[in-house]
Amino acid sequence: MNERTPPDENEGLGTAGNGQPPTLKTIAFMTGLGVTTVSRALKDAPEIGAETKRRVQLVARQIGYRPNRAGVRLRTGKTNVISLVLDTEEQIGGFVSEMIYGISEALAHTPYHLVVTPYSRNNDPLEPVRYVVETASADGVIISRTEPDDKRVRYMTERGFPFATHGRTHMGIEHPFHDFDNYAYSVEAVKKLAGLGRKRLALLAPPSNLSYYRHMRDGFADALMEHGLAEVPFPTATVDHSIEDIRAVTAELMRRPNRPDAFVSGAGAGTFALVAGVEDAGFRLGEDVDIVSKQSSKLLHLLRPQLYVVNEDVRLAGHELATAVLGRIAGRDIASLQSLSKPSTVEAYETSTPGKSNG
Amino acid sequence: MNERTPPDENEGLGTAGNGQPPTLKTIAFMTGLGVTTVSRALKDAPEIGAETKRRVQLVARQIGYRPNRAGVRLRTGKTNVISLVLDTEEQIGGFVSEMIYGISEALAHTPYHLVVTPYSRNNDPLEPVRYVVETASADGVIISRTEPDDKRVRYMTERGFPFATHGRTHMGIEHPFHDFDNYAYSVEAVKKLAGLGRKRLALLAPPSNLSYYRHMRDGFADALMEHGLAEVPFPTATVDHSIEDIRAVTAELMRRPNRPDAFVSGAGAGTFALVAGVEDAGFRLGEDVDIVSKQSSKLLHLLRPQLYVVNEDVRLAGHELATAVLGRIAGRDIASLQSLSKPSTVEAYETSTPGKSNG
DNA sequence: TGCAAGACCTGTAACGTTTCAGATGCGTAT
DNA sequence: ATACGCATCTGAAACGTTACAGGTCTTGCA
Repeated sequence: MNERTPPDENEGLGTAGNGQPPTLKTIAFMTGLGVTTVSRALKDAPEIGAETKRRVQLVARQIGYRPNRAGVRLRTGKTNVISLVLDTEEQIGGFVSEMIYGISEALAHTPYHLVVTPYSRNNDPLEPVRYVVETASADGVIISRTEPDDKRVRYMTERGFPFATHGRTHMGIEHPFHDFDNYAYSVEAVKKLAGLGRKRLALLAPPSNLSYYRHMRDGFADALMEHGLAEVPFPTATVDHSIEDIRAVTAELMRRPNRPDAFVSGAGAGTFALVAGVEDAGFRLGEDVDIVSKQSSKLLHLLRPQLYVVNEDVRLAGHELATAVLGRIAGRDIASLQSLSKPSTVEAYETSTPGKSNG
Repeated sequence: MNERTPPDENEGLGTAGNGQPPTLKTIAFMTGLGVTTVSRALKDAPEIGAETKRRVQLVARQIGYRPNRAGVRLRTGKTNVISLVLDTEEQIGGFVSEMIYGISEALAHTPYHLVVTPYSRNNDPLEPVRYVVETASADGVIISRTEPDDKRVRYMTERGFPFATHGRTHMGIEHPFHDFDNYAYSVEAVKKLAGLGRKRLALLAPPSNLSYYRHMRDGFADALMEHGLAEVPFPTATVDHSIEDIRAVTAELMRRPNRPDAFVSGAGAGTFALVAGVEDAGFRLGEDVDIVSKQSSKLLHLLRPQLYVVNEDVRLAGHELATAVLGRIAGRDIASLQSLSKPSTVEAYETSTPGKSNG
């Protein structure tokens, strides 16, 4: 009695050059089934006959059916979106590109899209997060520039909103994260410099409000202690400062009587400025001063083989973070969604070109 | 007779901590109007009384109403999304971050979201574009790595889908674009090198399938001609090659009898490798060889002040591209959505630190 | 034979929005 | 008075999806 009504204007195959993209209604018409049945068949519901399921799925595949995102989202509230919240004042250095590629990689074979939600460091960092949560414009959020006591983490946790952080917190809240082990990094860095006979080290640290400031600082301090070395305070520069600032401040530091004979640097771009500043003051890398630096792009060695570098794989971080939010959305155990990436060993240029010695 | 029905579960203010976010229904209930009227009042429709409009808009603002994106999208097909189609094999160098920030900036005070749609250079570049267009998952697309005869441009043009390209095409199709004037760049670069007395120039070019390969090459060739200089062929390296490859190939080139005495480089990261390669072969920058390079991050001068650089503002490019797609979506004239960014003058380190001379 | 249980399928309603085709009421020209 | 035009407002329908509450038919068992 209830004749199937063909979707208006839509005569049949979705593949053949007809108008609108196929919907459940299209498939329902083609198979002679009800829309509900088709919907359920496509998600392998147990109350649909095996044969019917196969038939529906075959047709759907043939005509290239894709669920309409707006329909799903309106009905279920599920957006199939992950939001990456980004600071647009971010220092130059390509960090973000790699992160995005890593996330994309992890999202590639899921229905998830990646949307970038920017904010300016000068405004409230909570704002973009609140926007996403309030408007339910994503199913999960990835944030960076994590602080030890992070408002955003508290906010999302309180509301049960899935998220993952790049960097850890210290506020008694368990949540998914990925972090680079900056403690281990600076321990290794100091160890390397100690081995080179350096005595007076300075640290180009992250801004002190970020979590990894503590980690990097603690590693630095502990290792100094262990090796009996001294720290030359260098508080006026952080990896967030502009290239020009770091350069100028470094040069100034180097002109003081109590200048350092080595640096540990928390960021690749900062290291460029560090090197320039050291040289501005008339000192030579590898002779007067040694520097160990983290880097995410592998450019440092090209122009200063005397540098010691540790590579941070930001693409991997992106991948891990995306996997973690997805896991959280799927309701997986938080503990399984936390990962810490150990630094590679300190690389000297000499590893690939033996023959030069330093000391 | 027809009593307004309060939105279920939703007692009133959206601001006060109640459950769901406010919808048109919420406002309709609060104002005693119909949903239709509210919808129209919010978009300043002429058939709504002035007083009513003010009332509705006041209430909407007070309770923090935001149109539900899924609702709008389902009804109208408008997604309020711009898709940035990205090549995930992109060479290191931070290009993409800046581009994204520029786009975000332009999108900030619009209802548009930015979604990143990645693809691998190894797969069909048309695929992600086709996906977006077929599933109507965005209102507009931004593509880069534009080719002279670009399948994606043809595809979207044929379907009347709004887009903007980073780079121009040469296929008889007018479309919005933003481009850096790479012709002018290499002309300026060659001119600089000619002025320095260089005679035998090599070009680290883009891959030959991309549009700006032609531009950069033509500028290079024309300027060589004008200044009576020779080109040393350097076809085995492009800015797309890996750092290691460029470095090795450059070193090899420099060891040949007919080595160049200058380079023009099409990319900042490539220049790092170029410099390293030149030096690997035992030559010195500023003495045996001069290099003019484009850069988007300003790191080159820090470690090689002898370099000559031209800055390419990629953030600006992002801004322009976003503005262009939005303009296209708004139906604006194509001619007004095309922009070409002139290169800055060639900068030497010496401009800021006078006293050193080179010759 | 009767009936409950299951297997399989179905229509309706709802998510929030906008478009369509009116409805209502009022002032004015006839 | 009647008709008309105008200003202002209105409900119903539709976009594509899924949850809900059945419907129908077959099968098994008392």
